[in-house]
Amino acid sequence: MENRSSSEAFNSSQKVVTRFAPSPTGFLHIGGARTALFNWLLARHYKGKFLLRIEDTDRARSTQEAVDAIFNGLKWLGLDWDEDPVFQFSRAQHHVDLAKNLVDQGKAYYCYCTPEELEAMREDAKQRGVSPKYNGMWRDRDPKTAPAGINPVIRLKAPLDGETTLHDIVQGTVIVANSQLDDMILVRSDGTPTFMLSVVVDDHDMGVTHVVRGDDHLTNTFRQIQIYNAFGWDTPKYGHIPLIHGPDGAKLSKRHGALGVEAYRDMGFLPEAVCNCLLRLGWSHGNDEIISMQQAIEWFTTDNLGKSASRLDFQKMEKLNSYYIKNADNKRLLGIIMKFQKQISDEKQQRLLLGMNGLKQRAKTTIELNDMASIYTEDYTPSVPADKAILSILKDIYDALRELSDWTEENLDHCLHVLAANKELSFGKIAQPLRAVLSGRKITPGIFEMLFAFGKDESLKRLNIALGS
RNA sequence: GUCCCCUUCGUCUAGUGGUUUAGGACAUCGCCCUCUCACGGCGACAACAGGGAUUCGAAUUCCCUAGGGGACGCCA
Repeated sequence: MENRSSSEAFNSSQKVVTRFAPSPTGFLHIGGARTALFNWLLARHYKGKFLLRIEDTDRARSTQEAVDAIFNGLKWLGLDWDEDPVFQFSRAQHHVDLAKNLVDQGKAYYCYCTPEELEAMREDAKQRGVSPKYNGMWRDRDPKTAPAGINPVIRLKAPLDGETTLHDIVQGTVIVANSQLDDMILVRSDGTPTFMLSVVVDDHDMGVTHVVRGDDHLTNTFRQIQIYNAFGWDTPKYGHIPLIHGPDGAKLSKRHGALGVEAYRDMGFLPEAVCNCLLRLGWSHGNDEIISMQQAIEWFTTDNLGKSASRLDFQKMEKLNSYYIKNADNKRLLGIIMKFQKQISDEKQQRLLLGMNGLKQRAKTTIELNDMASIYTEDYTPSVPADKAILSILKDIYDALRELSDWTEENLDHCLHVLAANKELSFGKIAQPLRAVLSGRKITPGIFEMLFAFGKDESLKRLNIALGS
């Protein structure tokens, strides 16, 4: 019965409130983005709220740049949040006050141990082959015996025996013996609250009902449950999802994938492709692969979350990306190209728009799209071919095209095929030289599409130059 | 070291005791389409970590082993 509680966890009439709580010590990396996506999807699916909390209590490592990167990353992915973001540090005093209440109630206590003493404790525990933890030496000691000149920390008076049970939405029921856990620090000796305390208080105060996060937090959860118990609060429902690993199966590193989401944008990925790819990492809906955000909102529940770690597959992400590029609006793609290229004249923008259908089905990334787009934006001057036969073919093409009044792809197709038939040439013999004259390249979109996009004047002009006149 | 989690094709996964000769997608390799390159279509290759147990029957339940990952901070 205590397997995956799955959607049972959502049956109550209570409104679903999820959150994403990154610490602003770096960019929004791919793992964080997936966590955000899942929480966002959950909130949108149940028509609840998706909140954002910046966990900036580590003053030394938190930066404004990172905060901006996180905001921008989420926006780029299309993950909008409800209400103003909560900055955890601004609530520090409140967290500390609550911890002191716990001390007053005898549920927490001051500890005067030095870092050296703690280090010795851990060493000793390791020697004895037990879990390295604080030994509770100040748990029941009279503070009056405290050494002078030491600022104490506040520790939770955690239960010494029994066990703490977590009914995880993803992992199922997990039980840990309380003897494995120690009296965690709630308030540091400098008077600032720890992550463990702040998370609990903020999730409670923000009314968070469901926490989906990486399973590196799984063991923290038992400690947090003990804090909830000390306060007498109900815990949210937890779902711990497996981490994303690098291509080599090891923890994601900067070398392979732990990049900021903006890096994916710069590599030429569309946000919906990144989301789709992330969605399929650890979540599935039967055999469906291409899933729009709209569809994802409809389908996403915690029922189909996987329990095992996965790796990011760039090739699959590229395939997904090429699909989304192929199906993207041409004006939108033009806008993306215009961010790559400094200035594109109105005439060339028009060309680009006419030729976009052919470009976009050949691009795996927007970078490739932009590379190919230069066929239409560069001022290419063809040279005169040395081969007489080719020259002759070009002359025939020129003559045929000059007579064409209605410049449509269909007519161009017909006109050039008739020419090939009349000259008893395979169509390739006509298309390849023409392709070179028009674009200077061997690989391009279809020849009729290019002629159409360039227009009659420009097409004939390039042919004319190639003919040496 | 202690505790926790995980283990289906190379990768992402479907699969919740019989409908499965284990399905799909990416990658790879063929073929078709074809004005190049793509796209698209068709097909091939390819997996239940190992061992026990339960059962008429197990990828699916239980146990053990192995491998991988995570946590053990006055970081979050």
